[in-house]
Amino acid sequence: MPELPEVETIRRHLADKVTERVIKEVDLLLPRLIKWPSPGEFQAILTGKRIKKLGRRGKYLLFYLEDDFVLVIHLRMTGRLYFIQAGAERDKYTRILFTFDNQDTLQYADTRTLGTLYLMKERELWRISGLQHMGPEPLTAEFTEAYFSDRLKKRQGKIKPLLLDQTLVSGLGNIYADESLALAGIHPEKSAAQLSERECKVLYAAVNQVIAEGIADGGTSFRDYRDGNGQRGEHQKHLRVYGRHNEPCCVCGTPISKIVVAGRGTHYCSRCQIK
DNA sequence: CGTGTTGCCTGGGTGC
DNA sequence: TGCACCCAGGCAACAC
Repeated sequence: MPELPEVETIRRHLADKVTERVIKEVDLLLPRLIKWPSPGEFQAILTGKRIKKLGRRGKYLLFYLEDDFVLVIHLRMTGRLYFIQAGAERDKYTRILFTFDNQDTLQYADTRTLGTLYLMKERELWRISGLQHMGPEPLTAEFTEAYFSDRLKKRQGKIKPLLLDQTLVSGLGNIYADESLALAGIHPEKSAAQLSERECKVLYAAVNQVIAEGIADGGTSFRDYRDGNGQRGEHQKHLRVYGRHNEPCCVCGTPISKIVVAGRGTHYCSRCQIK
């Protein structure tokens, strides 16, 4: 599941390869992934456009193009982006294919086809509601401890689903939400409104830390991803609880529990993380 | 408006 | 071996 650290890693790996390249051809092997505008317009507008810059907001990847256009890609669950040099083999699940002027390609592959692509003028980005309502990014000046504590206090319900709410803080998915709570020593089902000031503070720091660690490790979950240098994520070696059901907690040795919270598989240590 | 639930989508795993 | 079923989870759409 590509979350903020994975999308940021992909952005960094692709930036050098696609910046200043001209998109010569666009193949829509699965046109329904194009959410805006129509697939035909998407193809027509993109063809011949030069990529100027790569950006990211939350889990959205933003390709800034000539003429103020932006190509927006959300990988959702199984989306992958590969830069493939001319002649190299393509992914079995390639859905959208961008070909550059010397036959190098950028391939959007997606097993479960839940990903979404958009193309619009920069000033029209508000049309994407996920972008419009997105909360502040971890590790930025906008994401302050005061803001985080204040928002948590005003919310009903369990803390875990709130960490997944992109309007509260952007970029966390199931992995980094579980990891944040583990680092903070907070039970995923603890009521957000009942978090103490100190717990809010510790959780705030934990969110920033796990995101920073994820980025530093080049991400976790895009196991199939390779950039031109063959680099891949390392963070799965450092996960505290996610995917470690029944394995010992790295702090106290208690087997990691797995439960369902708000419909999501949730991993935690029943000894270190208390309600 | 906040909160909870459902559907989208496919490969891989499980139990019979 | 085949088959039905379930799970993975980000987000939009929907119900209340």
